[in-house]
Amino acid sequence: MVKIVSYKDLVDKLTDIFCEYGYDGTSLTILSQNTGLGRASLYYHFPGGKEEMANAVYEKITRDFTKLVLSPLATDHNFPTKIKNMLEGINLFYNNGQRSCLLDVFAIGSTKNIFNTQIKNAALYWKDSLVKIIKDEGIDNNRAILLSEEIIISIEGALVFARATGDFESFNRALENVLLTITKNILD
Amino acid sequence: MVKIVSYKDLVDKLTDIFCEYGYDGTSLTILSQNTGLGRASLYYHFPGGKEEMANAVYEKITRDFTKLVLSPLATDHNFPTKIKNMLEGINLFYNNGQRSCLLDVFAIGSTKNIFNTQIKNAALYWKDSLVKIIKDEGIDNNRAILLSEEIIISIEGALVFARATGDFESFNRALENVLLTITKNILD
DNA sequence: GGTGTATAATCGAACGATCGTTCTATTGGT
DNA sequence: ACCAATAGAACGATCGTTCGATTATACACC
Repeated sequence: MVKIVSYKDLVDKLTDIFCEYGYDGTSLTILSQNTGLGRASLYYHFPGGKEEMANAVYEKITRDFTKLVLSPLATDHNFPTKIKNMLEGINLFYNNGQRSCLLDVFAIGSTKNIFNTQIKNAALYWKDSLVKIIKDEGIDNNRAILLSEEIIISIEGALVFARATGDFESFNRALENVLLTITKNILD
Repeated sequence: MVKIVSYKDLVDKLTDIFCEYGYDGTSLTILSQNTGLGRASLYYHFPGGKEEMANAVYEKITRDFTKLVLSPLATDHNFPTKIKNMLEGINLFYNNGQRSCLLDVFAIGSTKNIFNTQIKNAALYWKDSLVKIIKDEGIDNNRAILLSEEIIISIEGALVFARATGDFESFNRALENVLLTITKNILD
């Protein structure tokens, strides 16, 4: 186990823990044991307790997602480069498909009603960003929407499939397939 | 609320409850309140307690999935009919995309280690069934595998996207798009 | 058709264990 | 000597489970 020496390390570790056990399945005992910190020490860093820890994790993954996946779409690079950078960001964000639970953790159980609006907005913002740059390539609005949804659906579906089967190679294949679909539908 | 008058009604209700709260998020208090049965009455029907209830739910959705999604692929109908029936089964099984959590409930938290092998086998069996009937249409093995994965990925991804955005129309669109992709890649 | 009885099905109260949280005290660095 | 950071013990609440007892249902017998 990686030794925790900073606040960032701690949030990273909390992310792993919530990802493994889910929010409701993560107890303070589990958090204490897996971080190596006493229960009271966790409350020193997060006075709001378990909920504040989940918030910190959620904010962290939101920052990561924005930086790795969304921001490449808002650059001045040409279209294929934007898409390629986004897909690389996806691969980093989801750790080659092995970190597929990031969304589910907050979309299931007690945290559902807290985060569903934010998840919804993030998904729609991702979609809108794709629609925008696809339309810039001369594709009409309706086709751009369908294509954007298809891209996101393929990525999210690949995550589910990889986790269900344990076949994480399929995730990389699926990402390549997304790139292929895009170039076939847009650049030709 | 639908009155519970049979064992089947009870398992249906349990499915809804676990789906809404997740396994770890579902307490006996919640189960008692939402079914209208006292805690001890639940233990009368399921002596194994919460875990046996989850097992009953899992067996039920496995039966439903086999009947609605897998069995259409094993009939003597022609290829397009098999696919069409499977997609209709998907729509029924997932209730137009609004019951998207069925897998996640058992893939997250305490139940993960209990059910992950069964989920894996189900996913691989689904994929193999698709590979088989696609190869029967004269497609070579590698392409059949990729196409089968693409079909499952699109369906699962559409579920995730629909739940995240709350846009359940997108689920029907995605299913139609799957049918389109198949006919384009195989029947032409 | 009424009646007695076995058993199916229900219930709330209470159990020990664990939950998230707080308290008080101690450590370690500057 | 100050304060950030640690820790374990203990709190009330809730967890999943069990208990004892009550009600509903069904079927045999008169």
